[in-house]
Amino acid sequence: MNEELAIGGLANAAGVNIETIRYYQRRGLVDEPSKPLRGHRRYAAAAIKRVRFIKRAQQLGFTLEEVKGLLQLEDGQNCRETRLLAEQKLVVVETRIGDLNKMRRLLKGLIAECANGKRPRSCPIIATLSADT
Amino acid sequence: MNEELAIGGLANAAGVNIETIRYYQRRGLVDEPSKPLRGHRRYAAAAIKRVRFIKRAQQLGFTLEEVKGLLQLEDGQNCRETRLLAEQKLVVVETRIGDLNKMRRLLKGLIAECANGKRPRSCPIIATLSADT
DNA sequence: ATAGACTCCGTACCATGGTACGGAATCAAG
DNA sequence: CTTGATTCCGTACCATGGTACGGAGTCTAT
Repeated sequence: MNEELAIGGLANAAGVNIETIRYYQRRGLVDEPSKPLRGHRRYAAAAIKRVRFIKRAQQLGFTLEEVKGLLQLEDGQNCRETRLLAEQKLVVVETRIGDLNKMRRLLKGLIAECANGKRPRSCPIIATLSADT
Repeated sequence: MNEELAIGGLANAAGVNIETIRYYQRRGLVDEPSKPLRGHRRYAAAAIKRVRFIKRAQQLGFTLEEVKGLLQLEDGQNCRETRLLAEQKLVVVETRIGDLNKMRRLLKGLIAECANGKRPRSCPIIATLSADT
């Protein structure tokens, strides 16, 4: 057994459809190993993590284009560019964390109220995330 | 000037397209005021916040169906149901916060490395979000 | 060397979350 | 009461992120 997988094995290990792998290749998020003269393409084990990363980042609200940007941090060589990109992404990530924390506090408060038998008269969930900016 | 808006005013205030409002109505996320016998529908000012909430929650990775669930917390009357729903959403939110925090630490580390002139030899961004579970 | 499984590749189709369009009704200002 | 802007409503279209399909090639085990 070696470290290399066929596309089906990769898809399986990463928990996605084979077609999803192909799609990511077309979109440039995962690179397509060159096809040997005879036989099928082989993927390094590291590709599994890459695919899983893509899926998780998507769940955090990043589009595939944005995920592509994040992946450039991993792939990138240039320090200056990498730093700029990282700084931009950091702002986005921190805003998102802030918003989720607001939502979290709200949910906890709401659960506590209910637990006390108080009916949650007004649930100001909307107030937590409806700021102007 | 009263508190009521026509659909265009609502869309404008919430920063979305008019058609988006209509779409949310169709999906049941915003309710459609009844149409007066003569004249156009009027929206309460509170609808602005509701629409903004929807947009922000989407950016946090919730689908419209999930946002609909969150909005039931605001709308809901039943304490038991509300609490269960809130508990479920809390788990999701906390997981998401955890993932974003990992990403945040990584980005900060990366920026610091670059700032020190060290070229970021290996950026393990993928490692931060590629866990099995 | 042959069966059954998997890969390859192009193309078609799908769900979600909108956006655009167009004709009729209504409003609001002058 | 006319004009220009909005609303209304149905229907069509669009981008993103996949999924499905099908025929030909390849692999693997027996």
